[in-house]
Amino acid sequence: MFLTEQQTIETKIKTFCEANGILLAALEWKPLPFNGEWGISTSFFATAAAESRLGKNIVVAKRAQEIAEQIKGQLGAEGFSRIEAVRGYLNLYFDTHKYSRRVVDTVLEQQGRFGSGPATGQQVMIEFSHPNTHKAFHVGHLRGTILGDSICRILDFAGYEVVRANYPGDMGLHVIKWLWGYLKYHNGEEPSADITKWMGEVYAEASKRLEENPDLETEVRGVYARWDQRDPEIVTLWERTREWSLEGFRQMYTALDVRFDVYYFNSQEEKPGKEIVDELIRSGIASDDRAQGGAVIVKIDEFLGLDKEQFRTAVVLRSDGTALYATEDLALTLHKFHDYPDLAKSLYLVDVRQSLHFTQVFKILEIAGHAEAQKCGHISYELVTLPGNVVMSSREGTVVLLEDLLREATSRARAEAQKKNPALTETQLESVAKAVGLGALKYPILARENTKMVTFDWQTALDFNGQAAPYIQYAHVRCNSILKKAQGDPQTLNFHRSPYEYELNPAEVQLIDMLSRFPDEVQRAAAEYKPLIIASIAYDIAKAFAGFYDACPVVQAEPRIRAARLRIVAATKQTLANSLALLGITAPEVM
RNA sequence: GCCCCUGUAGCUCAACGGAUAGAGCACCUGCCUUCUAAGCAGUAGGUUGUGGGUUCGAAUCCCGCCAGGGGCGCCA
Repeated sequence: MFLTEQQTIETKIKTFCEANGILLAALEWKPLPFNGEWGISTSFFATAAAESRLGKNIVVAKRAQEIAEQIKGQLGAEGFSRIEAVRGYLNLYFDTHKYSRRVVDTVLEQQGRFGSGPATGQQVMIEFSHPNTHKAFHVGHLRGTILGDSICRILDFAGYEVVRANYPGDMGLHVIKWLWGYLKYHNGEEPSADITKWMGEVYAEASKRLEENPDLETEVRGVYARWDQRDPEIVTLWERTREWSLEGFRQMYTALDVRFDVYYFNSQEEKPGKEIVDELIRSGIASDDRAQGGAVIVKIDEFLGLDKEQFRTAVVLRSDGTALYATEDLALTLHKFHDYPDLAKSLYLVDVRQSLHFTQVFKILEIAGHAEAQKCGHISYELVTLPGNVVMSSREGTVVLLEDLLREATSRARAEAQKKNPALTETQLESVAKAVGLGALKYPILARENTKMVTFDWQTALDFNGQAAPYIQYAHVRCNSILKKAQGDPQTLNFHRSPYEYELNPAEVQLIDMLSRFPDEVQRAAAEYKPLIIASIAYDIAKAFAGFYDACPVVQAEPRIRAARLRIVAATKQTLANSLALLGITAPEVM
């Protein structure tokens, strides 16, 4: 924001040092740790350290301070409100009023685009969620879905062209098992209102019965054989029941406010996958051990001549010639580039257990001469477990179902809203319950490092206080209340730029500081695929606003202060809304 | 055996190699006749698992060790 001033100063420092025989190390400018005033700073530790290495008898910290003081003595404060030399740092302070005004004006000019980055012209595909049809959708799946959605929103806002891809597992042993269980115990039944839940129950029952009576496995294998021969009854049933699941997913994604641009299905990658494997065999990359009762494998380390185990050996086709996940992933990877030839990156958001799998798939394709593979990457995240480190499993029934969680969160939010604000109409209650319930659910997942495990417990998931989405949403609502109250006031209606000539309260300076950080945080979050960064800044803004709200009357303030503060409130509301949007959380007007 | 992740306040977690390591929860003390108390202010809480190294400067980077979790030929 003050780049010109910074460059002028930098030139002066260089000139001074040259004239005085100081061998200046490269200058790095950083924002001052904010303490009520904004500014930038640089330090002279590197310069002093270099002198020390040349044999001069100096104490680095002391010498750095000495240089800082000398330079300070040479500089006029033009463009800055003041300059200080302290502990080896040279601190340049901005004029607080000017800076505040620049920040608030920028937000209000850019509105919904405040914080967004310039178009990069790069297209990026993110594959996420990939639920299994014929199974339940539980809280374990929620993390990948919520995380993927937020990463897409962030990348889009940061300037990328994002393609959201989903890859449901619509065929495999689990589906065969389901079909068997349906035919045997539920033939002719239609799904209930909670489609996915019902699908999951049928699956869990099939698993349980098989466990109780392993002899039934032969029947399941029979169904698999019929599928393999494309028995019309099985194929039709598969198509029909698969559609039930997909419809269930659509409903769930709508409820979660998550959307996709393109769907791939593993049933479609089976054939092309086998073709790629044939190609790998022909080119000598894969070895076909099927004649000896083995599978088709790629000894990647051996192929690359590595001594140490790194990529290891990958199985790309079962010994009976049927496709594995790896078979299909080989095809899918290329399929994506066929559909979107301009992809700069093709990313897979999948839990950490599959890291090796993806490095193998990409490496094999690279070896086979597919350069696109180098644009592929795996973004991994840790699991959501239940207390006691229990992994959620549909088969074992150790799951918290999304439907149940959503219902519980919404009804709790509704009860809370009714208690806190009895004036809400039925329609408002409805939407507040949805916004708050869903937000409360998403926030704790997003506000955590991707690589850290989440232990699900109902209490945390439904906690509406403290560092949580409702706190941020509430700040947004309070902004709205103030703005509403001020309607009709001429000073407000024509929101003209306020000069900020009064002495700014520390709380409002603090708040403006948080707003000013938002754009950089968006870029960081995009570069690292970390919604956590947005979750943090959103909370920090809300917290700063709460302090402002408490310390700074707006509507009651004298006219010129009132006008300026109204603009600050409007800018805060906007920035909160922008940041919540990146998390896929609704910013309500009332609650 | 090889590889990956994690270890920070009682608990759950933050902290682009920079200045005095910060929040929330829980506990304790205050604050609603005011723009919604889903809030605010205050008290208390730390040898950043451990031992070295690099650096002017390390929770952060490198190496060793300890503890927990995960992955490693036909599950997805």
